[in-house]
Parts: sequence; structure tokens; C-alpha cells
Amino acid sequence: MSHMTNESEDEMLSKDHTDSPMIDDGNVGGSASRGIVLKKGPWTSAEDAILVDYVKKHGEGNWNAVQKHSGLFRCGKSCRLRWANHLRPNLKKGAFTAEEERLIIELHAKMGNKWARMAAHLPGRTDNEIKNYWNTRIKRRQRAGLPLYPPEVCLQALQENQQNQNAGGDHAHHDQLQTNSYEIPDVTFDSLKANQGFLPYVQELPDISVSSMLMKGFGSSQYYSFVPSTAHCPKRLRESVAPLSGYDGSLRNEPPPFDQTQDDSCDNKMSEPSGLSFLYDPDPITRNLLPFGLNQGSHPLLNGNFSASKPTSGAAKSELPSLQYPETDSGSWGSSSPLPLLESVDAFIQSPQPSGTLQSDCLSPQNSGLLDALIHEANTLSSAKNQSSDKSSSSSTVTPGDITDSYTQNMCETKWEDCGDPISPLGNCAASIFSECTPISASGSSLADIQPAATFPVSNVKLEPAELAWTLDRENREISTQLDFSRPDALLGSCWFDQSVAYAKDQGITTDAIAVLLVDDLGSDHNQMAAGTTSSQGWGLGSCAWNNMPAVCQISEL
DNA sequence: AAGGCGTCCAACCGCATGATA
DNA sequence: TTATCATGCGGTTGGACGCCT
Repeated sequence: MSHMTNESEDEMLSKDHTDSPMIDDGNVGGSASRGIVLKKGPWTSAEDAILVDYVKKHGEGNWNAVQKHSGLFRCGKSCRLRWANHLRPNLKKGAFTAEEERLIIELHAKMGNKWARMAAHLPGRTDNEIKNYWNTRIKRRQRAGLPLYPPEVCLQALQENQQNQNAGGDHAHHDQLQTNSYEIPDVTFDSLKANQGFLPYVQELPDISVSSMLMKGFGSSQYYSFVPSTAHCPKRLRESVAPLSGYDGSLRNEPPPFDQTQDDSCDNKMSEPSGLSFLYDPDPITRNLLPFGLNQGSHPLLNGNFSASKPTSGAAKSELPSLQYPETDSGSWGSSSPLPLLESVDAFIQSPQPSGTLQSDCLSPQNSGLLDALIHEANTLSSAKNQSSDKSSSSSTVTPGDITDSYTQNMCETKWEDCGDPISPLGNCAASIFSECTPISASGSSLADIQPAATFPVSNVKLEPAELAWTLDRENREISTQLDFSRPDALLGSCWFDQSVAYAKDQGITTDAIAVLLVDDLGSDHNQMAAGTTSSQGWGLGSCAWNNMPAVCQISEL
């Protein structure tokens, strides 16, 4: 489309901008409205002047009247946009300041792609500006294979989330659930609770993980490619919508994480888990352990059907959720799962992370930030991994490291291909999660040997100085922390993993033994996958996490 | 100098929501 | 209750521009 020059159009408009229909000059595309061809394309200074003048006289709003009465041959939407983004007073122009950038990152961590809401926190900035900034930033960081959120942002989000939790807010969650007819059978929880008496590690399961996964996991339907359209939730719920972030008080009060739960509840487009079945884990105990009775495959990261790159069915559009820090009630986690620390946040960002916190984060629809980071990071890392892991996939002798390697690869090659989206960000994400996070290397099965994700040789990503610092800093982490942030499966189920490890430690079982078992279990999963013994639907990344549990259980019963 | 390529950003488009007739 | 309109939001597009080869 060629554009009318400012000069020529300025001249034309300056002559008369009264109620005479403008005849499209043919230079600019336009659409007919009431027989008038409305202009499209870049605004000229003359048009701006007309619009400004009109708004001064009549105020904002009633934008369609602008076209009728001012002689501007622009549709109302165009006028509104032009005014809002360029002409209204107090608009800040120019590059974002460091403070604004920090705020954007922070807000995005909380809100996800809620540009308008973010703009409300940035006086003088428009949603469009912020959106453009973020998109370019994403692309840049994506290319660089870097995490989107600096640790301090995650930490702050975490703290705010805790504050919000303390403020309460469970009631509306339940309401929302009911409104959406998302019912979680009591029997599911009964099973879980029953297992708490049977399985020592279940006993320590924090309510929080269940409820948070309920809420956030259910709420993450926008990541489900298989979300039934019947589970429709309007694309956007406005501020009037009751928040949805926790299941219900019967399990635990779940205050809404951050403020966005108020109006982003439909970002929590809850998916109806019905119709999904437990597809791979033959262990009934493990099944029962699955949180909230959800089928494993219902987690976006747990099944290969999720694709952030392809449209989901119905209204389950892939609206990124915001980063959400889960229930961080330290008391509920017991001694083995302390509150995430700052360094944890580092790892949290740098690599997909496991703790119960992340677990719910990943499940959360409001987690766009983190999931974004995971996806982007994963894309880069997984491509690097794919290049370097060709040989591992063909190896018949598998070391633990190889297992995870080929496991990862098979994850990609089987599950993501199944869903017809081989380049699905999540597919890559899952792959990279494993490649990056699986700490159990051939050189040592001890959990203490876990290397920081960024030290993996497969990653040839250049790190910015600050980010490199985070990475290096993690080398000094305690084993438990490394566990938290390097277990691939921990990404989804590590709260239980942590609990289990802690329990095993209490029982005098070495972490090495646990690691070996887990590796074996991983290998088992891997073999299952490679052998195609699992259904093509509904399972994936999280499988090892859940399967790990029985392994630990066995340890505890030794 | 010219072409390719990537980035930035203004603007458009489709959809959802709320108000009102 | 339904239809229509106005508005707002988020995703996407496409042109301008700069850099590189």
C-alpha cells in the first residue's frame, strides 16, 4: 500500500474538513462507511490537528462522531487509537527509561500480556507502546536464549504474591469455579487424602500444592490445545469478574495471586479435564497421587498436546498467563521445602524449576511470564540440544545422562510430533527443560553433582553479564536448591519430589540412591515413550515427575 | 551503491464487553 | 430479551529505517 504524502494530504485536508465526503485518493486504502470511503494508513499532521481540535471541543469519546462532524475520514476506532496513542496530552515519547523497563518487566511478570493494565501503571505510556516494547524484547531475548525475567523481578512478584495471599480472597475463586462448572470430584481428594495415610511422603503434601495446582492447573487451559470448546470462557473477563485462582476452601484457602486474578480470571480459562484419561502410569497409587484427580495429561506441560504456537480450540486462546508465585506458605511445606529464596528465584528463572512453587506456576494461566521464559529459553536451548544430541539418540548404551538426553529427544520426536506441532514452543520447552535441567549426568548420579543448568555444554547461548552472574552464582547452591531447580520433572512435580527426597533423607537414604532410582525411573519412562507404549495423547513432561513418586515411595519402604 | 535482512512501531483487525434502544 | 452501537483490548501486519554484506 502506498501512502499519501503528508504534504499532499495536509493540503487537501486543510482546505476543508467539514462534512464533505472524502473521495478516496486511491493512495491510501480505505473502507466504505455510509458511502464514505474511510482513510487508512498513517495519519497526517493535518488529520492530527483535526482530531485534536475535535477532542478539545467535544472531549474524548463518541469517536464515530469525529468522522461525521470533523471531516476526518477515519473510522472511530482509528481516531480513538490515534488519540490515545499519539495525540492525547501527557503522553511520554521516546525510549523507555530504565525504571519504566523494570516496571514493565515486573508488571508483565504479574499480569502477562495485559498491556492496557500495564499501561495504567506507566503514566504517559500506551498499551501499544508497551506491547511493542515487550514483543521486541521477547524476540531479542528469545534469540539470545535468555530468561525474560530477572531474578529480582521474580522475587518481588513472589513477595507480592505472598502478600496477596495473606490478604485472602478465596471466596471468589470458588464462586468462579462453580460458575464455570468446573467440578472436582470429592473422591479425587479423598483418594489423595487416603494416600496420605498410606504413603509417607503424601502425608506431607502441602495442601497448597493441591489447591494451587487445582486452581492454576485447571486454570491453564489456554495452554491446552485440546481444551473442549464447551469449557469456554470468554476471552477476557473484565474487572467485574470474580477471581479465580484457588479451588475452594474445602482444601485450602487460596487467595488470588497478584491482583490480576481479579480480572484475568479468564485467563485462567479453565479447562475441563473431562474426557482426558490417565494414559501412561499403570500404577494406581500414582494415579491417586495425581493432584486433584486431574488427569495427568491435563497439564499443559504434562502433555504433548500443548502448543503455545498453535491455536487452541474454542476460546482457549493462548493468552499468556502471568508469572505467579504460588502459595508460599512455608509452614505448609515442611522443612524440606522452604520458601523460595532469592537464589532459588535465580534458578527459577534460569531453568525451569521444580519446586511446588514452580509447579503451580507452570500450571498457572497467569504465569505467562514464567512460561514465556521457559518457552523462549527452551526454544534456544533445545535447538542447541538437538544439534548436539544426535548421537545420543542412537546410542544403545544409555548412561543416566544419555537417558535423559534421549528421553528429551524422544519427548520431542514423539509427543510433539503427535500433536502435529513439531516446533511447538512447549515441545521445545519440554525438551530443553530436560536438557537443561536434568542434572543427573553420566559423570555422577549424585544429586550433589548436579550442575547448574547454564553450565551444560549444550548451551552455547551467550549470557549477558548480569545473567551470567546469576548462573555462576547458582554453583554455590545447596543440594536441595539444586534439586529444586535442576530436576526436569521437578518443574511440575518437584514439590513432591522435594518432599520425597527429604523424607528419604530422614530415613537415611542417600540422595545418590534416590537419584539412581529416579534415573531408572526416567529411563523407564523414556523406554516407554520410545517404545510407543504410551498413548499418543495426554502425557509428556510431567510423567517422570509422577512416576518418580512411587520410586521414592519404594525407597521409603525399604 | 544496491540488495538483503532485522528491528521498530504505527496502525489495523477481530473479538469481547457494556450500554442502550 | 434481543439487537445494535460504542468502546476497549490484544494480536498481527506492514512500512520505514538502519545495518550489514
